[in-house]
Formats: sequence, C-alpha cells, structure tokens
Amino acid sequence: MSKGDALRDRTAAAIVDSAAASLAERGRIVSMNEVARAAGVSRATLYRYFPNREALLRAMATTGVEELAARVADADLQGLPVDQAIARLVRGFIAVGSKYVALSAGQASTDDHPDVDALLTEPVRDLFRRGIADGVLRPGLAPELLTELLSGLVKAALGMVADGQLGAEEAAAGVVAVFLDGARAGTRSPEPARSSRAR
Amino acid sequence: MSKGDALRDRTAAAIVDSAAASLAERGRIVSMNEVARAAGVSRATLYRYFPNREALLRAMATTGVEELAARVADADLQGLPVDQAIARLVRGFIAVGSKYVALSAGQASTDDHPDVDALLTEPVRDLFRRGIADGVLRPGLAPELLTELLSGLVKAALGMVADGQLGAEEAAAGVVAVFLDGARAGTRSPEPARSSRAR
Amino acid sequence: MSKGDALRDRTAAAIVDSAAASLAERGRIVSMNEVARAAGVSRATLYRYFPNREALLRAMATTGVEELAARVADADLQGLPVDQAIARLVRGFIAVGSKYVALSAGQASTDDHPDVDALLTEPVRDLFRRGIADGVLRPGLAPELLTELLSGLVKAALGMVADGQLGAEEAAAGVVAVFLDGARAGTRSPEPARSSRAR
Amino acid sequence: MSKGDALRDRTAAAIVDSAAASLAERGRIVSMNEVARAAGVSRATLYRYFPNREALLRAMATTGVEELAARVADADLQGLPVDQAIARLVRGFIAVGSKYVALSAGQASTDDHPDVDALLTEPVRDLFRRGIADGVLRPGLAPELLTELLSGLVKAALGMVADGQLGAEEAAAGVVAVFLDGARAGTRSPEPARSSRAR
DNA sequence: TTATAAGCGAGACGGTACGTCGAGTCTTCTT
DNA sequence: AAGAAGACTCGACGTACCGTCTCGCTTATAA
Repeated sequence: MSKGDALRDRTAAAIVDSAAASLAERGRIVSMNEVARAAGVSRATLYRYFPNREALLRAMATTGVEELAARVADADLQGLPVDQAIARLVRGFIAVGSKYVALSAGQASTDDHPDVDALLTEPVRDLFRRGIADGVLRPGLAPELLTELLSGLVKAALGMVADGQLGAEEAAAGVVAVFLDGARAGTRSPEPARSSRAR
Repeated sequence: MSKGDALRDRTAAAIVDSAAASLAERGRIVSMNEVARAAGVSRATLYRYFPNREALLRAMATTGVEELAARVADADLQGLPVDQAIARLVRGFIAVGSKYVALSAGQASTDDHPDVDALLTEPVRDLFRRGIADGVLRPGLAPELLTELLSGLVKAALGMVADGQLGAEEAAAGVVAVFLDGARAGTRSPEPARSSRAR
Repeated sequence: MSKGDALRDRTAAAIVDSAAASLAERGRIVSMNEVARAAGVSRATLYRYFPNREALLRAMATTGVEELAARVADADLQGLPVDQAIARLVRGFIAVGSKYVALSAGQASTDDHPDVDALLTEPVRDLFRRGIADGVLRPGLAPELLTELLSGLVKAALGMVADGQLGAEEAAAGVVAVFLDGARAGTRSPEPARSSRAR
Repeated sequence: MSKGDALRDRTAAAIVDSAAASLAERGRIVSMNEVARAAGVSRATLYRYFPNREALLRAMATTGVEELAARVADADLQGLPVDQAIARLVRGFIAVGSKYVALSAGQASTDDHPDVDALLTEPVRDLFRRGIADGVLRPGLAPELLTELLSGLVKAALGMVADGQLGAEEAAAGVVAVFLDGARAGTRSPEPARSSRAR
C-alpha cells in the first residue's frame, strides 16, 4: 500500500509542478483542461486528484509552503544572528518563488491553511520577536506587521524576477537591504555594496 | 452633447463605484450579473458601458489611479523634502486603498496602461531619483526597484487594513518607517519618532 | 387634419414599401433597425407607426391584401363565368405576388385578420360557391378546401417565379390549368388550350 | 463505437422528435431553452448535438425527408399506375406531415440539402415524367412545375389538417382529386365521391 | 496463472457565466 | 407640441469552462 501511495503522491506532485509551471508561464488564466493536458494526464484524473480548482491551488500553495518550510527548518534560524537569518530567509523565499508567485497573485486564498501559519508565519514571527528581544530589531514595529511587510517586499521582488527585470540574487539583496536598513542614506550601509546591481 | 456625455460619465462612474464596492465586499468572485444588479442597471447596459469584464476592471484601475494621481499632484512632492514626500505619498496610497486593493489582488492586469505609468510610477520614480541625487536616499538601490518594493509594502499594509488588523495611520507609519530606515535597531531611531508611532 | 393624416399615411406606406422590398430582397431576416434605416426613418418613428414587428408585417399583409382586393373588385368576378373569373384571380394573385411571397413564407400569421377574410377569402369562397351552384365546379369539394388548395398552388407558383424558374404568365397558366382540370390527360384537353399554355 | 454512436443517434432523434412536437404544438416561436427542457435535456447538451438553431431545424428537415423517402421507397411507385402512385404519395406526405408542417412554414431553408432533392424531388419528378410518357398525364405541364404545385397543394392541406379543419384522409383525397382532375365538374369524376367529406 | 480490483482515458452531461444581439419602452431634446 | 435621437430592460442565442458521472481498458496485486 505504501507503494500505491507513493505513486499517488508522485503523480500528484507532477500535476502540481506542471500546473505551477503553466500558471507561472501564462497569465493566471489556465483552464483545468490545459492544466490536465500540460500534466500529461486526463481531465478525469486531474479531478480525481484534486476535486476542484481551488483544491489544486491549495495543493500548490501547500507544496510551496512545505518546500519553503523545509528551507526554513534547514536554515537553522535560531542558530544565526537575526539579520543573517532574515537574509537567508529572504533568499529562500525568492528561490522558491516560481511557485510562490502564482499564489501571491491572489489565486489561492491561503486562508484556512493551518500549514502556512504553523510552518512559515510562526517561525518568521518568532524570528522577529527574537530580533526585538535581542535589540537587533527596533521595538516600535509589531512582529505581525513586520511579517506582512517582508512578505510584501518579497512578492514585489518576485514580480520583478518573473518579469526578467532582476536576477534572483539582486532581488533578494535589495529586499534585505531595504527591510533591514531602509532606503535612507546613512552611516550603516556596508551591505548595499553587495546588493545594487539592478539593470 | 456635453450633457449627454456628462450623464454617460456619471453613469459609468456609478457603475465603477458600485462594482468596486461589490468587489471589495465580496471575495473576488462577482459575476457581471451581480455587478449590474448592484449598480441598479441591467446587464445589457453594463455591457454597453464596458464591453467586457476586463474593461470594467481596467476602468476601475484607471479610476483608482486617477484618484491617486490627483492626490500625488496635490501633494506637491517636488516642494517637500524627499522623506516627507514619501510619507505623504504612502498615506495617500493607503487612503485610496479600498479601490486599490481590488486591483492589487491581481484582478486587473495593469498592463497596457499608459496612465498608470505616466501618472503614478513616473512621479514616484522621479521622487526617488531626486532623493538619490540629494543624498537623502542611498545610491545603491535603483529607483525602479525602490518603486516596486514600496508598492509591495503598501499592498501588504493595505491587506492588513482590509482585514481590520491595523488602522490606516498605523499601516502608513509602519510602511514609511521600514521603507526609509528599515527594521534594524540603530542610531537613527530618533527619526522614526516622526513617522512610526504605531498605536 | 386630413393633411396630417395624409402625410401619416404616406409615411406609413413608404415604410411598408421599403420594408417589403428589404424583406423580399434579403432572406426573411430583417431587423427592425434595418427596416428603419432602409425607410430613411429613425427606429423610434418606425415604432411610432407600427408598435411592433408583427404590426408591421400585418400592415404589409393588409397592403398586399388591399391591393389584391382592388384587383378583385376591378375584376368583376361576379360578371364573369366562374372559370374565367378564377383565371383572372390567379393572375392577379401572382402579379401582386412580390409582396405576397414574403407573407406566404409564414412571417405574418394572417390570423386575426378580418381584412384578409372580408376582402379576399370571402369573395373567393363566394366564387367557388357560385361555381358549384352553377355546375361549373364539381360539388364534391368544399369551398373552404378549394380556397386553401388554390392558395397553396399560388404560393408554390410564386416561389418558382421568385426563383426565376418561371415567368409570371406561365406560372398563372399552370396554376389555373391544374386547379381547374388537373394534371391528368383526358377528354377536356381542348379547354386547357385557353388557359394552360406553359412555354 | 457502434454503441456510443447508437446512443448518440437515439438521443439526437429524441431531441429532434421532441423539438418537432414542441414546434408543431406551439406557434413557431420556441426558444432553444424550451426545446431543451421539452427534450428532457440541458441546453448545453442540446447545443452539443446541434450547434445552433438552424442545425436543429435542418436535422428536423432531414429526418422528415428521410422518413418520407422511406415511405416513397416502400411505396413501389414504379410498379403502380401513375395516378395510384400519386395518390399513395400524397397520403404518405400528409401522414408524415406533422414534421413537414414545421418546415413548410419556412423555418428551415431546405436549401443546401442534397438529400431532399435526391430522395424526394427526383423520384416524384420521375413519376411525373413517366406519367407524361405513358399518356396518363397531359404533356403541357413541365414535371418541375407539377412537382412544385403538388407540394403546394400538400402544404395547404397540411395546414388545414394542423388546424383541425380536416382529417388527414379527406385532405389527401382532396389534394389527389384536384391535382389529377381539377375542380371543374366533368365526366370523369367517380373519385370525388370518395373524397368529399369536408366538414 | 488467472481473477479481481484499482487507476486511467475518453467523453457525455448539467449548470453557470460570458458576451452579442434584437425587440420593445421610455425619456429627452429639437424644431 | 409632435417627432427624432437614442438609452434602457428583457430575454434569447451561442460559447466556454467547471465539476460530476459512466463506461471500457489496462495494469498490478492477490489467490
């Protein structure tokens, strides 16, 4: 039975990947028919795996979240200084972006997802809490707000990457630079030298 | 003829407003039938004004953009210090947000809009150019990147406002604080006192 | 007032004529818009004269009927032998045919038309009754049946005339020949010489 | 595959039958929605079988023609004396009439139908040619004209049958009587005794 | 090795929304 | 003050997509 399940999972994953690719490539308008065809599978099978469009989107979201969560877990955020942890996090977000961008466009509601909270939002929030407690981040901004704002920065950067206006590395660097130190000129900017090669 | 046109414009504006309200209230799924009914008009008339759904969304986008552009023009961005201009800009964005949020959710493509570029993006980019030239903003970040990142921050903040997690003022203050000075604690903390007094 | 009425009548007649022409020329599918345009009048005016499409068709029918009725009245059917009266009648029908064909195609219901009955059907039926009474027509066929059958023959002949397969004279002669004497060869062949000289 | 096709054909036939019934019962104005409902099928399915209204009408025409053609083929026209063959033909036409009447009202164009020519018009024309050659029909009337005139008679009779003014048998008898021997009183009318019971 | 179960492709079906178009009503402006 | 211009509602038409279903077929597991 484990074998059947494995096959099932692999098929589902293939469908999700293919759908993510189709959805990233073409502009948000992808019919279930096209998704099925692109995945090399019949429409009936597609519906067997995902009972409706929303479920497919949700699965894509979950996949992206899990992929991201794996990176987050690997990243040993607790073991790093907060600023470096954030940088690593952002790089991870943007690397996984190709899937994340489809969702960030509002296709999937990301509501009703315990995963996304448990796996992503919470660790990030913890990171921010730690940063504030450590005195690395300033105390005036709520962790929840910081989480959302960072997410917004990442989405914007992903949009530019998807449009080919920016490489993933530059995008990540820009996000980190702005998020940590802001756009204002000042004394504490050795980092920007690393992050300013926007075409 | 001016009268007929005026009536026409008013009707169109009423439809756009009603559609924006419907679309903000209900989650992204609003049929043309409902839009028409909510606007107190028949479906045929709706289609007389906007040949298809996309045109309606585009009109909503344009309306939002123009409203925003009016604010931007009023704001006398050139006459202010760059940081204050940015703060004013962000407050304007968030104030108009209720319309902007529907569009930012990805409903309208915002592509093929000369308006949005001419009226919004360009002034903002100019502002950033001026800031870099003045030495107020650091030179390492391209104006295009800053524009997108600021837009991302605003969208994120708008999402929180729409969810009721945050007031418009706090949201604007948070966006400005992070965008200008970043989340990192540091020597520049006296300045945020001007702009980031979240509740 | 007689002047206004005269104008009114003339306009109505012009619309009817134009509509008949449009309807004869193009195949049965003529929108009220096209009718109005062809008549050189606005759609509103068209509707002022004829409250709906059916009224227009009915007016066309009535016009044709009146034209026909005028011929019928002129033809002095009572003063002629029945067979000659029938021949004259058929020629009249076919001569007026261009209008009659549009109606015979089923556009107008011809129901609820007192005119058509009073002006056409009744005289024809009377003619048949006289023929039966005179012994010119055989008694076994009801006048109503004969009326319908003759109408059917005329419509068929009109169709061929409209298609250019037949001239009006030959068509009329054929209808009269078949209606009076049938298609069977027989002893009455000398008579057809008078009425059935098809090309 | 034969099974699927058979099912398909049966469904199509059911739709055609139902549509013919609806169209015969109600006066020419039957929406596709009603057709679908009457056929116990959804509108989408109706359109799946017949891409548009005209195709449905055409299918009804073809069905009627084929049904008629089957009768014609069964009737062994060649093996009968021409007058008896004509009588049989007319009875066949009128029997099938309920479908034929909808089409004869001008709903379907009957153009672009090779079938109708090959299956119906041609045999009838052949019959007339044989009749003329045999001396049973008189030579002065072209077969094409006779074909059309007979068709006109049949349509007229069908109209009366549909209106309930006449039974099918009487109608057929009247048509045959008039078509073969005309309405004129004369020596050769033993038949009318059989055919004159118009109400 | 065969039977049985499960997944799969194919595709019909109902439902719903979209965008188009014609019919008929009504208001407003003009002459 | 009547008629022209034209906006509006209603509803049908034809198209497309979604989600459900059944039907055979194949394949892999089980006896």
